Amino acid sequence: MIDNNLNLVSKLKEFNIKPSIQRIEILEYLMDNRIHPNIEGIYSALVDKMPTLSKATVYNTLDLFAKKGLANKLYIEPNEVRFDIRTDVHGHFKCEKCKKIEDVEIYNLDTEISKNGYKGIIYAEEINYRGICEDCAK
Amino acid sequence: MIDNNLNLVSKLKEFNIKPSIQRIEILEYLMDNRIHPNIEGIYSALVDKMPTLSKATVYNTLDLFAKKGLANKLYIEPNEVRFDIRTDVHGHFKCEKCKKIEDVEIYNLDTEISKNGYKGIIYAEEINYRGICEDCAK
DNA sequence: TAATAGTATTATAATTATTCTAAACTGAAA
DNA sequence: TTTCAGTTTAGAATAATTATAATACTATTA
Repeated sequence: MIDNNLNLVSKLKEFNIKPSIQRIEILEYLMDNRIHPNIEGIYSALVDKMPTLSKATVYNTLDLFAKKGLANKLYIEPNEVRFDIRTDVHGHFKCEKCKKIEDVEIYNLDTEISKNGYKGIIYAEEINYRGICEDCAK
Repeated sequence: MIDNNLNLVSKLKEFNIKPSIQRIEILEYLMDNRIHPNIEGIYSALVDKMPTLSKATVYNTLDLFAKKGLANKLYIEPNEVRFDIRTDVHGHFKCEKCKKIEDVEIYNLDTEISKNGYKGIIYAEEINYRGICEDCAK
């Protein structure tokens, strides 16, 4: 427990984020639950443990994580942002039936931009698939 | 004009869409303005010409176009859907500064899914880049 | 310990995209 | 003309997000 918390704290510090208890708990939730949760999911998972937690804090914290590069925002769904603590390059598959979002490995990105380089600045690249997953398709 | 309208009508019919005047006008706007507009953009561009046009109609029409495969929904921005009349496989680059969305050619998609096939069903795939475009980066 | 400055958190209001609903309209067929 | 399914409309309702302003916390210094 203490060990684990130390890890979380040093992870936050590594990204220049001041380790408040809310930030530690939110980070822990993201690390332990690789389900690309939305704000509501994070909030409702933690509010029992921290009854005074505010949704605004969840918004602020996730925006901060994203700005510092500790988490990514996923725009795979209309009208809500999801969050991913895994920040290496990978894609996602969203099942329209069970709503689950799975990771998809990307081996090589073969586009105009990746081939010829790009004179502007690229912050993020996202590959999203949408459909019905194997389980639901049966 | 008449010729052009006939083209639009037959395009709609080709996709099994009943050609109401609203649908014709919206299709024409999408064909003539390849800027990946959002609902607001489409609505405000057409409301002068059709003063009774309702935003609900724009929503309904674009949902219908997307369902019938005549247009694609783009989830490149948080909190709003954009529409693309170009339906062949291609990606997008969104400039965070000037807000412009450019098309990006995709030559080959090299992912777990494209390599090994997928046992489920894939409706859509989307490649999005976000950053600062060449012009704004100067 | 007390004061203070800076940061983080909170509750609430405001905003905005989208969906819902019920009524009105349209055009084709009976 | 009447009917009927499909379409459009206006406005209300919903839900995610953002903005704001007040409060609480934390670390440092006097």
